[in-house]
Amino acid sequence: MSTTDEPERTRTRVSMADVAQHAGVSSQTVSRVSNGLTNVDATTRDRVLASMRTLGYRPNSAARALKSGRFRTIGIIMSTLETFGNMQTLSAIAMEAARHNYSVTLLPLEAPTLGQVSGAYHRLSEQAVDGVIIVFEVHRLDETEFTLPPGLPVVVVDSNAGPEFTVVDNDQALGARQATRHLLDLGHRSVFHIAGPPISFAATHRLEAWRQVLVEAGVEPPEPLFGDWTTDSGYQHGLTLGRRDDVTAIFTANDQMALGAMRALHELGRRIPVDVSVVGFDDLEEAASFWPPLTTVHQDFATIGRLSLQKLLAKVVRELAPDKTIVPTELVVRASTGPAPRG
Amino acid sequence: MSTTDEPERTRTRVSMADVAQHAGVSSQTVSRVSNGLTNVDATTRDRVLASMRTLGYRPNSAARALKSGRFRTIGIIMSTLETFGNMQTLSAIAMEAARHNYSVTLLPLEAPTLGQVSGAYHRLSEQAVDGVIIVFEVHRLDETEFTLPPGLPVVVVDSNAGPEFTVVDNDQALGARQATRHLLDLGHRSVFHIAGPPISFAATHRLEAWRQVLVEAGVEPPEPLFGDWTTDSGYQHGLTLGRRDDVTAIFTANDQMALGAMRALHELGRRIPVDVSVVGFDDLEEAASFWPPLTTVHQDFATIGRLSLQKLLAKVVRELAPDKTIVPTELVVRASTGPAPRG
DNA sequence: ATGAAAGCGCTAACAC
DNA sequence: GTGTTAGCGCTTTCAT
Repeated sequence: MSTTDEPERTRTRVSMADVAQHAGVSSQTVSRVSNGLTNVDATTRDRVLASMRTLGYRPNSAARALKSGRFRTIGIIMSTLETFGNMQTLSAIAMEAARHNYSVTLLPLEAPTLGQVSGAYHRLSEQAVDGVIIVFEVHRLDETEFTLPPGLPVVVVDSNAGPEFTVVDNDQALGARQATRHLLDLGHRSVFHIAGPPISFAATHRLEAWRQVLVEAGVEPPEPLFGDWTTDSGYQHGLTLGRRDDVTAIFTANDQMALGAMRALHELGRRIPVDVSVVGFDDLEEAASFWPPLTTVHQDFATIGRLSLQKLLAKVVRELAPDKTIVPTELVVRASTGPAPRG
Repeated sequence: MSTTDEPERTRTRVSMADVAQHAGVSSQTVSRVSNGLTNVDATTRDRVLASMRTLGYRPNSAARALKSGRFRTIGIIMSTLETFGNMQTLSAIAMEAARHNYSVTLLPLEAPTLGQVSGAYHRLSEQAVDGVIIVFEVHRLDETEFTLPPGLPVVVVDSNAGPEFTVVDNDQALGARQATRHLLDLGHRSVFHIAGPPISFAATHRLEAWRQVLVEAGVEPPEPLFGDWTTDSGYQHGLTLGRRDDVTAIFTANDQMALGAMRALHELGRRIPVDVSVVGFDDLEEAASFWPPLTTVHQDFATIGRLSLQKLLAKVVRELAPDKTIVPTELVVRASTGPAPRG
């Protein structure tokens, strides 16, 4: 009875030595050719290249990494891939990494808890990575006793990480201010808010900014309604708000909840934007085709991803003091907002 | 003048030898402890564990891989991360991989061409991966002289790869049949189709199945309209179809085009589903909150991802004949479809 | 139960 | 321009 649960697969790897023997040179020469060094005779080079092709030689990255101490790979810890923002960010990171000749190793989390992040970080630190980007949408990453063991450069995206972390994030507060002011400028007496879950750092920041703008405008902020980012929670709260005549402007903390709220308003027979204006947050690809096309806050995830990778690579190369990079948002005005109804 | 563009970063790695010295044992003993082997004295083990913790030891996966020839990592080549299906699939693959203690290395493509796939495969085969999953939505992956050099086990997802590939895919034809039959069963005389781009294998399969169902029902299939998956193309074609009185049922090849088409119908004042019924394909998370909630074909990307990883891992372990796994789809009936208007 | 030696595939350093 | 030597950190014999 064998203890191996994985029976042998004889996938004979061609080594540098094999190529060397086949070409009748030393393995050092093969190495030189493989690395494109110039000090090799053209004839020799061709012979080696031919042998490589014949034998189907592929360099062994493990051996290379063992030598160099560099893996040219970075790890990404992400709470979930299934949100628009995370996917956009991931895509941008991966593209930028490829541009720098780095690979990306992905560690999804089973649950969005700090313990999971720690665990993933540990697994990753035993992995072949030179640095880690953590994309973790949660309130106060620094709150608990959460610390990462040193050793790997880390960049945190989209989270309220403490000053010991290098952070890249969207300007959540700016976006919420843009949305709220837009509605106020349209003449609405007040702006109601369907917020994200309190555990979310982004949601909290948006909520605070919304409140602040109202206060500055001399408006008593109404009670916010807390959703969970889903269309369904937007629908439920939309039903509640839509039944009130004094509600003429709604700012939702993301586009999905805006979609749900608009559906509720449709069902209640309230016209958008004639009776009620709605502003979202995210600028989903579909938002421009919602009915009506949604006015929303555009987040620049492409830039977030690109910058976070560049920051990380800089840290991989040399020690760097932690800093915070905030990427501005932009209000995209479409058809779901309009002047306040005459009352 | 140095040729190093990356100045040294002295991130002193603690090696097994360091731990051994610190604990006063040989490095083999450390290795045994690190691998959880049983033949180590409890006292020794504790001492080694303590030293590991003190020194902050982390095993070097490159050295391990060099020895074992296994990386416990699989590569994923994906044309784009920015579609619902790809993201869902990726997420499922990554989760399943983690469950098997495998990491996932991601290779995004700059453009969805076969050349890019080949290039990515080559880069990957020099990478530290044990196998590759290719998620490539294109017509006939086997059409051109496209072949992958041998060496790495490969599973192809969502593509019409040739018989030499192991394939996992949704049952595109089944989904399209379900959609078309549903509309016919509702009494509609004919079903119009907004198709995906002809280059897409999935789009072509859906188109063929739609056509076949109509023919079987004795209905002359109208000219299909070809979109490019975007809401905007759905909107344009929706405008065209919505202006025709004889159009009472539309089947779109994805949900985004359905969304665009519905927006066009709204603008034209045609009621959904009273005047026109619409069926999509994909079952986006938001589809249930479209206005009206969209009847659509649900694809099981979670299963696709899980199965493709399992297939791949099986191939990593031992040579396996290529086969094809087809995952069924399911029609989700919501509010965008209804009986044909009396004519 | 523990240690010594060899070697995985590659490259840096140094001959010639 | 090319070969030789050594060693990266680990695991697999084989001793003890």
